[in-house]
Amino acid sequence: MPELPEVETIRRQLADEVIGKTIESVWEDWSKMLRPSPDEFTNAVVGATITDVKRRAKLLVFQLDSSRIFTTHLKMTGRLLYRSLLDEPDPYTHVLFNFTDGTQLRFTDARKFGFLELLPSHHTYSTIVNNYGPEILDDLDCSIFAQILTSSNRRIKDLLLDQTKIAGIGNIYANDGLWMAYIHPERSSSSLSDDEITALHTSLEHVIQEGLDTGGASDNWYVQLHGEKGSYQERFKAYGRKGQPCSRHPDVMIEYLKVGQRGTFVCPVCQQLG
DNA sequence: CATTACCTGCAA
DNA sequence: TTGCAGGTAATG
Repeated sequence: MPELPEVETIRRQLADEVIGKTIESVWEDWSKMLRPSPDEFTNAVVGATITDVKRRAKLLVFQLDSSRIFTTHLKMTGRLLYRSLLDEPDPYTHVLFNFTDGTQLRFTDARKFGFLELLPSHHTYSTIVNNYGPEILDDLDCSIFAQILTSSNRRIKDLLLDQTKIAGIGNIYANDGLWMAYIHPERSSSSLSDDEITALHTSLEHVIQEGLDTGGASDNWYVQLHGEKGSYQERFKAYGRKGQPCSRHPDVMIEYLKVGQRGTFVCPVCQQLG
């Protein structure tokens, strides 16, 4: 569930619930999910107290009072659920944290692409920070954005999805941002005019903020920390709307194509190549 | 740049 | 049964 609005929504809820909680035990039934290994992960976190939960790109970063850090990535179908010992089991649970107060943090993942990773003991938050490009909402003013776009000839949509260039955008918000800015996803990023760059910057900020305000897109697997759905899926502009009318051209249907292997949605009138 | 791999559920 | 899925790393 992976884009910035979904991950940040979970982060805020996690910060309210698990900061100050002490990990009593860890359970798993899919060893690849705990890195570097279930034993090393468990030995380092059991007995530790969570002091902070941060986010970098789509990665959640848990800081412990032992000064160790572990991260988690939800990939496509991962969920984090905060429950009590007495609550019903959740389907596809593969990792479970038991806190000393009887509450639990459950990691569920139907496709098992997600993971939790203990960082080496000398790693700090800045180690993670450096792996990614500027955060779309925090670090990316329009001039930096322009510099990133004009210094590449890649298709604009591929560039937006590259976390090392810009952090936080995924397929939903890339599609909607490009639609909102009237830009075809296969345009070369260096071919965009100054006005188009400005429009795209504004549009991306807008759709990401709208995603945050609506608690994320629960189109498929994503739910928030307590199992509630977000509602950005009710605001989709282009993403997922194949065959439905473009809201700016009621007689024109949104079309579907593949761009760099990813499903892509465009209005053939609003968004044109060349 | 495209393809494959990691996995499984679900809709067509 | 086939193809698709919000991600990303690895490989040709």
